[in-house]
Amino acid sequence: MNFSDTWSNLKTKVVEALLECVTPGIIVKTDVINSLEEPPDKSFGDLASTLPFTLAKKLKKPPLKIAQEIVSELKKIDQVKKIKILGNGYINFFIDYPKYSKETLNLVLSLLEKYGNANFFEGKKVIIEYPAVNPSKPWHIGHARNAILGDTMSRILNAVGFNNVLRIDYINDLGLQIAQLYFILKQKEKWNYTGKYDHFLGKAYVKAVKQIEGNKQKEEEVREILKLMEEGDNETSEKIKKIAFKCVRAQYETAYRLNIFHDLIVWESDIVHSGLFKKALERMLECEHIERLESGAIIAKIDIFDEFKEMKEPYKVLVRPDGTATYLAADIAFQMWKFGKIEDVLRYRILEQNENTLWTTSQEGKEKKFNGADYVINVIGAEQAFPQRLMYLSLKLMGFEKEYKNSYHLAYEHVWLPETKFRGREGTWIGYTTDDMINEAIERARLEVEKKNPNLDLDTKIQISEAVGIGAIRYSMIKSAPEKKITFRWDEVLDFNGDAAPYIQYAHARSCRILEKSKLDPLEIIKDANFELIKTENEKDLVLLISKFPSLVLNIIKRMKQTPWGTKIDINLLPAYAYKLATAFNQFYTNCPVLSSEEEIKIMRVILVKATQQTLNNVLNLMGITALERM
RNA sequence: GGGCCCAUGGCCUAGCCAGGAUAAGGCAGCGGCCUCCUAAGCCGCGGAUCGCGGGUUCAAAUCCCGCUGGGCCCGCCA
Repeated sequence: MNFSDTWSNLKTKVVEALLECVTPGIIVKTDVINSLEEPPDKSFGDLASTLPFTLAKKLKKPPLKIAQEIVSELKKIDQVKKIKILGNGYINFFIDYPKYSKETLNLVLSLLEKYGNANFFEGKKVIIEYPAVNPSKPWHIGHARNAILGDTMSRILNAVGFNNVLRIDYINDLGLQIAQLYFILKQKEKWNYTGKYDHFLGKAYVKAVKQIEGNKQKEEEVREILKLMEEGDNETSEKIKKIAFKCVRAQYETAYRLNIFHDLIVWESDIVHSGLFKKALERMLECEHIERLESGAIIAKIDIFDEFKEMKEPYKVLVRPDGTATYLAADIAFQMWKFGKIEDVLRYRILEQNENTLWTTSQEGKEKKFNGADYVINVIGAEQAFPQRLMYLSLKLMGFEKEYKNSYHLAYEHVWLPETKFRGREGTWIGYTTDDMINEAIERARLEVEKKNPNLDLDTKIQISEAVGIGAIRYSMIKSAPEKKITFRWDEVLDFNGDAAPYIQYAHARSCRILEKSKLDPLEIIKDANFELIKTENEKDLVLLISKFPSLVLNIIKRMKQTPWGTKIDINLLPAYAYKLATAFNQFYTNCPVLSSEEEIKIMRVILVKATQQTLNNVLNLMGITALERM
């Protein structure tokens, strides 16, 4: 399938044409590409170049004169109707809309749900990990940000040609949190609780922390539990595994409500008890910069990296003298597994099968190979930038240069409460779990539905409320850039007006109703459509925006940038685009009647509506938000 | 001590990485628009020393240097 798109084609042609007008050697192609910009006002045209300014100094001529020279030599571009010099040297291109619309709308209607996809990364496998919450509590709103980012990212990755995206969740069932939790749970044979299991555990954990902290004897008991967990194959570790499983399944009820899915759960206990970790450690020891000390500790010497040369003790401990592994070692081992640098000795079984198949690692499972990725993305809070980088550098230390380069820490800042931040041990999350947020969102949406559409049947009302509530949450979590902290306020997240998911869903629903009432088949009538009739600014705006969708999606991935903070990604371009498209459609809706127009215009507009509806649908899908047909 | 992130109208954000034309939206406020495809919408009004100070450039919210304020990170912790 050919995924080329009309906007990129146009830009490529403009760049080539401009390049031909400049003496070779003065300027490179990138300069021309970078000179392109979208004019601040559409009366200035659809695309502009500031090339004359760049050239002014080199050619020692005023920009205006250069612009005139370039334009006089510029060859004809099919999709460009006219070229105009504005200001003191901007070259502005005006699109030939009849031609451009025909190409764009035909493309959309031929690709349908695939419009916006690309085959850029075809044949590549990517493993993405999120949100890796401890199996001892419910997700709070901050975990939702992580999971929504990860899930949205997976959807985008799929769209740009990674036909092999493995979404994994890593569960730390050997950690201190669950040991402390077990300390309190084992005090009673049977616990009566109401509500979800993960909520019950979360509250029990808060109690446990209060009991244990500062009490030497109790802390010792917890250490005993930790040791038993690490060893495995005993009653304590079995019981804890059951608790963790039950907890994760409760957490996943929350995930499913948010349209968040995984392909595989990996348990830390399975990594350790399957011998995978041991295998990884053996491989690490082959590295000349990793060695075992007399004390029995295993360390990585990192002084070969310039940035650590100044350190007093330029090494990192991987394994303590008592034989227990540090987090760094566990992370390295897992990352090696992800890249297929160690044999996959894990065993797997299917845990849940709904519209999605969820696998889990399991000692009783069967052999299967899940690992071996070209790219690995870990969705983890920005506060872990340093440990993440250290882990990637360790791969480099071992000679895994390519794997080092292809490791992405998709970082994001935390969600805060207006007065404080989320602290698991203090229970500040109580009242702010993801479930609380979902329930509140759906309830508020339900009130709106009741107000706006009291005559719908109950099932439809419920369905709409859920889609609107969930959509609002997902949208609010990706609309601000990952490097900005989000302060959680009910009224902002659950405001269904303006720049929010329901606005986009509403535009989509409106477009569906027009198509439905028109009783025309857009795929049939497109061959008779006359795009010379596209004349209004509203129609042109729509066509132009629709045409920009594929390159927007692809660029989100292509422009991912690794920095010391973590990987920067413009995932917020997705909601921003969706909002712009919905706005353009709502304006069109107000000003351009479809059904009541004369036949030829009606046909043309039905096609435009279909293309808009399809693009809205596709962008909503990428965001994991349900595209409603009515609301 | 070293490093990273953030700072844009009353509030929330886009634009910054790839410098360009009157800084773009939402919320809140005020005022209009439903005999016409769903008013969860559309149109209009008011409101911004783009944290501060320098520098680079024909051009700086955007790049560089230095500050200030807020957050985060630098353990054989988890």
